[in-house]
Amino acid sequence: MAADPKPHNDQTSDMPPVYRAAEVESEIYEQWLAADVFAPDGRGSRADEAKPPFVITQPPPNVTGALHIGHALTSTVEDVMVRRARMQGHPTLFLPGVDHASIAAQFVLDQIIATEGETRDSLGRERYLERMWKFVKETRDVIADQQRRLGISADWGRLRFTMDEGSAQAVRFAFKRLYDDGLAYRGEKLINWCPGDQTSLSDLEVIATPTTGTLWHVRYHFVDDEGRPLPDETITVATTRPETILGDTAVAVHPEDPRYTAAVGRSVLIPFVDRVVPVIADDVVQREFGSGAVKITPAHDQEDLATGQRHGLPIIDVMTDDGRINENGADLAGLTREAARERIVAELEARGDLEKAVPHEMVIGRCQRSDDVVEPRLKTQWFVKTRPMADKAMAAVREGRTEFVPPRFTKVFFDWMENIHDWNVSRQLWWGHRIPAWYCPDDHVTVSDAVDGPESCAVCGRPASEMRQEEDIFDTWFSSGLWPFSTLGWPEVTPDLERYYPTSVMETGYDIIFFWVARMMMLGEWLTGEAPFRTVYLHGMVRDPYGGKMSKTKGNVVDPLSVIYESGADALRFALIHGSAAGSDQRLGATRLDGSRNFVNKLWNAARFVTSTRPAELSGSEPLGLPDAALLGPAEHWILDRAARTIEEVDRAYSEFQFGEVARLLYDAIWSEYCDWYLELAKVTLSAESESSQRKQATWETLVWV
RNA sequence: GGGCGGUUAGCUCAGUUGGUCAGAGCGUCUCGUUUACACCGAGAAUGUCGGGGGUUCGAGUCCCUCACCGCCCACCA
Repeated sequence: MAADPKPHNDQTSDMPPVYRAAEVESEIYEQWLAADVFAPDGRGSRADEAKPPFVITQPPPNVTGALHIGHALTSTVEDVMVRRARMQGHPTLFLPGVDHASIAAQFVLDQIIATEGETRDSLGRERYLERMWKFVKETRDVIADQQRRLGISADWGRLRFTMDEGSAQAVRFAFKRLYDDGLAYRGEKLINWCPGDQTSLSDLEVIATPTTGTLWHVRYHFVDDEGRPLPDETITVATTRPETILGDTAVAVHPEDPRYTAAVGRSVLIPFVDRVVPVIADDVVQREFGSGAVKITPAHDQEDLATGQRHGLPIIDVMTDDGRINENGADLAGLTREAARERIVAELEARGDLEKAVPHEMVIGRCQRSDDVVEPRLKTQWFVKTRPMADKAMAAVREGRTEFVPPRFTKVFFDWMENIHDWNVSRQLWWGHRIPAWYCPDDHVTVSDAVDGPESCAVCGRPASEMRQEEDIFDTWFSSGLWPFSTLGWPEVTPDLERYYPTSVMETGYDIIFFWVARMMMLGEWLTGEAPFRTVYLHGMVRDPYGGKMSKTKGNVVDPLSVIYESGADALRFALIHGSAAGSDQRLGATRLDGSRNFVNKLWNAARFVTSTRPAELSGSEPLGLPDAALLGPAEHWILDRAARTIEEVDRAYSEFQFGEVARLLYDAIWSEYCDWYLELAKVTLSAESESSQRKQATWETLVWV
């Protein structure tokens, strides 16, 4: 001892006491890539081909988005499952991807070209899309690279993009199939229109927003036989949207309302547009609401449209695509919706036709992206009939072919599926998959899944040269809905599709069950005849330490890239996993990240201790097995027993998708048992001169083994 | 209007078949550093497990009810 007071510390120089994660991690990641261990069929794969494959298709992040904490969580949870399966010898495919995010990407590009003095219209469709491709080719690499910084073990050779040719082919083929099956149809319906983005939206993209509005009670004048308004004979209607008065084509009352029996059959004059419309009786009218009489505007309200159709009323659209009053609004044409409302209310008041205005609690629909008030408008669009597909998707869950983790989301899923409406898949945007429908001069529809479109009209046989393709593109979620199989080569029956489909786990956030999970299940069941995944694991949202939503404007975001730079991907990943429970939100802040970083440092130092105390008798790098049982002392028996139990508990937690519990078990076992107790006990043995070298060796081997 | 989740130590939370489950991390207090790690170690304090009722030999753990917080869904002017 005197000669060498620190006999075991002569190898520490290459492992500094404070772990420098950023350097070590990138080096190791490069080694993994070089060894080609991520792909199931890679050079370095040790997959046991006899075992069933384990497959996760990654939820593709938006091509234009920077990596945020939600991506870090989703990727980490996926990687945890993937690495475990791989270590257990399953042929394991973790297929990464990027989503083209049509409306979000256009939003970003519009801002960029604005700085170049251009607009969407000044460029035109073709040049705009060229510009978009140039842009996304850059950002696509950025987002994929950021994913790699997280350390996920995805098969980068199979990286897919929802706008690549494989995806395009799948989209065309899927749509043709749905069309041939009678599930895709073109029709004129009242759809959700966002005047800001100037496109239609699906019901899901409309956010119901509670608002205190106003209920205006407006007097409409009855007319005489000549159609002239009678100054003293009026009927009062209640409306929250006076600007739609311009499109009124009737006033409705309840057939059994004694107040209005005399009014039914008479006519009233619609102000501003001087249109004479009938007073009709219909039992949709609720007598106790407002004045008991309601204006009917079929072009701008779902209920009114139905009423109008029952009574054969005309449909008068009074709005333009950008939310102004159109030529049907007489003098008010050209005004914005808001300005028109103000003018109308003021004018009515001036005329003495505004009976009263009372505050009214109501719910208005706003655009998920732009926050504009969504306008119900009558438009011709493409729809997908969802009922038959929803029934199949529900059957998959009932039959246990797909299960939700946590199970309570099963009910959420069923509630939505049971009340599902047809899906408007048309978007009046440019960036995305253009709907593969062609129209001949007679407006015959031909849907084609060929790359170059149809050769001739399917109805009248006119040549393709006389046909024009649909201008609209698909809702982004249409191509995303094909993701679990389009990425594997579908509709071609590729070896990948045969081997890796259906996939094992779809891991994603509970916030996109309807947007995405439900669509994948419907399309997967219908198009491939199989449920696209066995398990849907839903993670929660990552919130700030006070439970608030993380947002750039609030400045409370945890930027995964800076955490990785400062503390390492492992620290970030461990913090996220440690705090995660299926379906539950978690709060993340500096405290939890510090704790996680400390744990990683603890691991580093334990390894540093172990490598530095390697007994001189052991040389070379041969893999070590369990030490000879005869040489073990009580401490060794204890820690080996604890390790075995921890493994059991971890296995159980894994099988129940309790990843947070797994992290906690490992944390406690490593820190409180291995480091705090066994390592300290081992020091005594290793440094005691009275101990035999065999004992020292066994002790050290125990350290390594555990 | 319907549905779901939450309410456990000062803070954030774990506690999934009812019986060493009253716990962890952070924070606080005391002590400790030629020791793998101060991004550390040893030790300490703090809880009527939201309120009330019930089932049971026994309940954070099951049932009923109330309160508050949060989320999702919803075409009624």
